[in-house]
Amino acid sequence: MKADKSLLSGSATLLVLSLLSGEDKYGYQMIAELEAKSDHTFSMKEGTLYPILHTLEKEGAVQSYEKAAPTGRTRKYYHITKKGLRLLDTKKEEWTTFSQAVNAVLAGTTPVMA
Amino acid sequence: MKADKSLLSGSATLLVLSLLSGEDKYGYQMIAELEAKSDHTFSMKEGTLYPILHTLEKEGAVQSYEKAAPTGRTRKYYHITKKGLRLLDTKKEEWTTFSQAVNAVLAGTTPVMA
DNA sequence: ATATTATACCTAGAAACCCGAGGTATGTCA
DNA sequence: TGACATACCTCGGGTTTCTAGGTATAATAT
Repeated sequence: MKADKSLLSGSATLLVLSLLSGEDKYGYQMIAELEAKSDHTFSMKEGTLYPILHTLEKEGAVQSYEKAAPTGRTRKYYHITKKGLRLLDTKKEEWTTFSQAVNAVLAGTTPVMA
Repeated sequence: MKADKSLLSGSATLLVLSLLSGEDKYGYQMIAELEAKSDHTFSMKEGTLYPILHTLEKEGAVQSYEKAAPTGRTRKYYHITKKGLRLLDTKKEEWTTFSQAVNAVLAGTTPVMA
């Protein structure tokens, strides 16, 4: 985590749901994609991701199923449900509101000198 | 807090430093200004703000002094130091990196339908 | 006069969130 | 066959914020 790790707070679930909205994915893959898509800003830890996935499954936001990889290994894929998609929409709007509010406060500050 | 409260995580210090970069302020005032500037998205609690101010003072990022209000009441004002301004710059850049990374991940998602 | 409300500061304990560090197991490659 | 990458998992602890209280003064209402 390059950025202050605590900045991740509260957005981990949003990021996971976002990743799953495109296609079903398995845990290890999500970590790699997050790292790539965020240009290495996010390195979500396994100790963070797996509990989130289990919680989402308990809530009915995702469903898991096992599937063999081409290599023969078994992977656990996660599929986002309709409920999960609604949750994603909610969390996206929360994120938008939140980030705009932060930017509004920062706008009253001396500009960042690059 | 309208937005998911956990989204506030990690940014509280940034917001406080940002408020103080304009002029010296006292605690109660900061809470009111945050609420106003963020259009009621942030309602920072006293139990959150005061410990943050005390920590920042211990770190030398702010300095406090007492001053009587026109009413006669004593208020505790906080002044941001050079060290605090440097911290603010750092945290602003972290915020920018972070929010851009979140947006990059969200960009790969089905758009939010308003 | 006096009760209530707003202002203004503070802290202790609990809750939420994430990470570090470990564990287990399988497939690949030297 | 030993090392490494893949792939899953959990427990304990640290950090951060909130809840819920406390104290005190000034203004306002009764």
